[in-house]
Amino acid sequence: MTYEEFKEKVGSVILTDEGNCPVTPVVQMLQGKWKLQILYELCIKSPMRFGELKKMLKPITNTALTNALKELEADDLIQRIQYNEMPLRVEYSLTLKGQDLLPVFYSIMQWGTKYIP
Amino acid sequence: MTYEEFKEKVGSVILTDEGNCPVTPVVQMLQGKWKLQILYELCIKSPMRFGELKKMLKPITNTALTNALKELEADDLIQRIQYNEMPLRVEYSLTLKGQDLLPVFYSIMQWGTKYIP
DNA sequence: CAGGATCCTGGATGATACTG
DNA sequence: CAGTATCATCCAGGATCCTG
Repeated sequence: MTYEEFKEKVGSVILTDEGNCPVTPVVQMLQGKWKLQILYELCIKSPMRFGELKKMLKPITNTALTNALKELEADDLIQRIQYNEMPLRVEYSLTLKGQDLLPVFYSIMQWGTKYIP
Repeated sequence: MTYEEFKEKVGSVILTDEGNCPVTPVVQMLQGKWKLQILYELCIKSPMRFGELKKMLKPITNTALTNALKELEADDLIQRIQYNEMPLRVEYSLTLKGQDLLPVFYSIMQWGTKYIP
């Protein structure tokens, strides 16, 4: 997409939104040290258990993982299912809304592979 | 793009990268309270002067704007040109690397308009 | 096993005043 | 006009210990 094409497609949306563009909240939703990596793990394998995620993301702490998962769930990007067995089992997976982020990740990845050494 | 298509396209890249996926650094590059909005302003109008940006992003402070611009310049997303006139004039514009983010913004925007009320 | 409860710190951000 | 310098603030994130 060229600069001019972008302005045609997107410019009016942004301009009429008076600073509240539809991009900012998305990036804010992905902010945080671990959220992206969690989403990635769930892209690769789903569902995953708490301990499984912790192992993949080590050296993450319990607190950090718990908080990130809560926020992702609050944004409806992931789903938490608890099985009341013994021992306790909890599984996390992407929601449809979360899976719809895949094209976004893909376009970011293309930019990244072009510009990041 | 479906979940399975993504895994085919992207999965191997991520898996072989052992946690250092090419997406994380991009999002980190866009983190910060003002960076996205600055890039947006420069998408709409370019070049822009310091005071002009400050007016658009008000209530931003001098410090915040200066820092964000410096970081964006360090990442080679924007270009700073100083004209030693009186009064001083400085103009900011997107680099080619910065303009290449437009498809990314566009895909994020599509997701955002679908899911953000 | 999967978290919860506390305490704490550093880096990001803001406020204010000043300058080439 | 386009910043810099300095100080104050605030909260995401980490460390540690505890529990249904």
